[in-house]
Amino acid sequence: MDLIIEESKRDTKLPEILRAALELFTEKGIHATTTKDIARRAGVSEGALYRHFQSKQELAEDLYLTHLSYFTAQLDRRVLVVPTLRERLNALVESCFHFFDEDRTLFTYLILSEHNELGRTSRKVRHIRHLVRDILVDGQRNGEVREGDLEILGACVIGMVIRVAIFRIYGLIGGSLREQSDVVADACYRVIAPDRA
Amino acid sequence: MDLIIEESKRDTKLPEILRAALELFTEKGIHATTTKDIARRAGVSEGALYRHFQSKQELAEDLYLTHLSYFTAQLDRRVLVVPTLRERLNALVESCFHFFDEDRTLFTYLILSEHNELGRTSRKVRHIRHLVRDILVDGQRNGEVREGDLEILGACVIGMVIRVAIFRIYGLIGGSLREQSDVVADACYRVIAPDRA
DNA sequence: TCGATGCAAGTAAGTGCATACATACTTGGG
DNA sequence: CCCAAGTATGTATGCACTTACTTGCATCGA
Repeated sequence: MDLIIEESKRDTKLPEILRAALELFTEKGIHATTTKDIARRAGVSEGALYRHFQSKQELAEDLYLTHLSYFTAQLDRRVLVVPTLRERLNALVESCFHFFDEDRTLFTYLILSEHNELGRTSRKVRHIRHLVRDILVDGQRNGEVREGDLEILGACVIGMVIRVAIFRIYGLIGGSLREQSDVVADACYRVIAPDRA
Repeated sequence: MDLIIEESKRDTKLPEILRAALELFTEKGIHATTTKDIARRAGVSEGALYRHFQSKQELAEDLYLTHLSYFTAQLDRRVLVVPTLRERLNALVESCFHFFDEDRTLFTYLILSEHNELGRTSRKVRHIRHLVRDILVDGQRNGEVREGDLEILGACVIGMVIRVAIFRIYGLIGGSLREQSDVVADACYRVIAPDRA
């Protein structure tokens, strides 16, 4: 999972800058990261940052918005094409964990950091939460999802996925997350499926 | 739920300082909060902060450690006294949501902020996660909890509780959280209970 | 096939401001 | 009359961002 860069002919240090910023923002938070930090890790001067972004804040927002919309678009594509609830949950969890395994830092920045630091910018883009809601609405319509407040059920599903990822970050779980897809998708299913007759 | 203050005879502005700091740290994060911010909201001069704490960081850590250990002690007391898994889950979820309803800001600071900003200080204290682990270990020993990786199951339980609280903060859920205790405790039970024969 | 030129992308070295914290001084209850 | 707890006013530092200058690639007219 490479960082998304707008294509250009010239050689540029933009990829290094983006990667350095991403890592530092994820490690320490946006406010605690200085422009000097970013420049040093990217191997450029501070001024170079301002050739690509008007401010540190803009850099942080660009990183967030660009990659989040790419990520959720991919999620949508993988999840909504399969028909049954069970398959959708599998696709959802597996895609998230796949993404996590591929680029843990990026996943952490996009999903695990709750981003009070980005103000309300973060509310504008489509988020996993919206996809989960779509899945549940569909499912409830055709009886695959039990009665109950969809926001609560949605929170449960998202909560499990995210918290498992956080446990992995904390080192409370080892190995790659994709090994856990089945278990977690099953847990989601238990929560939202109707009681068996 | 009042902030915990070491008792003293003299009148002091410490409670105002603690409350102001708590609110600001929760709203904007520790780094983004300035000592001037805190002083202004508490209605004191900046110097007053340094009569009680050596640094802003110490203030943040004190706030965290003191209240978290108090909170988890209370949780332990309420949860571990009841015998069955089902009752323990009910007590766990209800206690958390009660605490949330009583002082949302404090709960957010202690539990919802993941506190990269506090460095490793945060790892030292007992946390909900440890209580949940204890519950699951007990439960698995006497067959109330199904087979499976306890860390994963624990992550699911904690994830649901925390995410529901976050949804409340975001305004995706209305009302008091305690109304949702039963639903969420039931969801936890579905995830960790053995399959019915 | 070139030299001329423009321009995106880089650098080194500031700059002004905000911040965390310090200092010297005041006040009032035990 | 001491001393904890407060104030008003510094102060050194570190920060985001600027400025003036350089460099090298791409385009293009002759």
